[in-house]
Amino acid sequence: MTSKKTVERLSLYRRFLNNLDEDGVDSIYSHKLASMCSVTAAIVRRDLMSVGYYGNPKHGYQIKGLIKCIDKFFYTKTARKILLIGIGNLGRALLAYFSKGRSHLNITAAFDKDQTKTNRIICNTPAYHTSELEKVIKEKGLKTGIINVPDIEAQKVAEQLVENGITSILNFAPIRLKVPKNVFVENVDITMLLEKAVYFSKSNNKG
Amino acid sequence: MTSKKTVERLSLYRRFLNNLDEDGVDSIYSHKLASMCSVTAAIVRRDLMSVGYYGNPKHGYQIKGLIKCIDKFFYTKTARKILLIGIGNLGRALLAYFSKGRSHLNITAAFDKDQTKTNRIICNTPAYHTSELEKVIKEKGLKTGIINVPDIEAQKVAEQLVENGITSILNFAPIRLKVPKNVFVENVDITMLLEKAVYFSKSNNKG
DNA sequence: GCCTGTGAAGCTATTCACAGCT
DNA sequence: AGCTGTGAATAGCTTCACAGGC
Repeated sequence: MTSKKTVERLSLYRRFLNNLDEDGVDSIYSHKLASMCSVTAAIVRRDLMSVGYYGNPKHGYQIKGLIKCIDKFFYTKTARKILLIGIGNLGRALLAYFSKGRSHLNITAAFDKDQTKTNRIICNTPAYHTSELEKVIKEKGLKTGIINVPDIEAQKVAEQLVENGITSILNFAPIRLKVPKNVFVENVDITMLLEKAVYFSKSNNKG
Repeated sequence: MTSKKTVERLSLYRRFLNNLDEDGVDSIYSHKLASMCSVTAAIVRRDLMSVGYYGNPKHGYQIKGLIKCIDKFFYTKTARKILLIGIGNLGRALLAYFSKGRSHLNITAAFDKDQTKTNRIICNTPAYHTSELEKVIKEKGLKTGIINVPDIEAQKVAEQLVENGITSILNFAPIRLKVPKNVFVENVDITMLLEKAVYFSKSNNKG
């Protein structure tokens, strides 16, 4: 019932709020948080309404309370444990990125069909051969997967993940996966994003 | 006047159309293309209308003609040359990804403030020290930049890019950049995307 | 019969604007 | 005076639904 966009922004708010909290700030106005996140004050107020957090006109929103509220919103009974499949350049970069404990998110298992990349620890993450998918997903109770395999393999891999109980996928392969409609897919299509950026660049020099 | 969403989808359509063209297919119906791209047929028809390409009820859309039309839509007098700043794990992965000639997009220059990473060729892309930004941007006429530096440096880097004439940014740093409103920014906030994926994962086992 | 092109309707998300509070 | 919470208005996007063509 909370919209996808609101969920995205709540994640963003929390990150900035955590930074502010670390800096000892204890309250913030909607317009200030909005500016940090490049959104409008009205959107911030509506989003916070939607998670049931209320501020006051005097000091705005209490940061610690708000963080706790957003944490609760994101809290899930399922472990936040994530798998990654496809240990290529981008896969490795993601493993490195998340192993740094940048967030409470954890990539718990990596997979690849190339034996030379598996049976080892990469950036604190154990790397398994794809044949162990079922076993490891069951054992660790994984629900979210990051797909990083080449486009020709992506659909097959997605099906394997879904068969084994994965219900949410972050897909970096440049295709659109066909999955049952109860499975969530978020595509990160870098070529498309870059093409868009080029399209919206302006050719005229300044001055 | 063409919406951001339509631009995104046009990029996607073109990619699939190119594959079909290589496979010798010469026409396609809106519902077929829609299915490949996980959108509806009505959206495809509207998008193609918006670039002025017309199909016919008998065979749908001619693939070669449509590709040409989308190419024209994306064609820009500015070179499609792109810079990347921040040669970390993700930066390197992007360089590798685009050096493979996956698309007509080209990362023409990479930058880092760490001297040990510069003055060399990485994945066919010359790597310069950040101090050469102005010179290289001018020389090559770059208009689009990919930011891959740590969050604390990202705002400063964005300002440097904008000062030197970059008008469009693909930002991988987990902050929201403050730039003049005529500069296009697309954020790729991986932590946020992953948090969203986890949020939308479902805890219940099947059966 | 099944397709395209498209006006009109329907939805979703954002912004406006203001009452109420401190 | 300047903030929050929120109904109402607006904008933007998608789907409906159907006339017209092969």
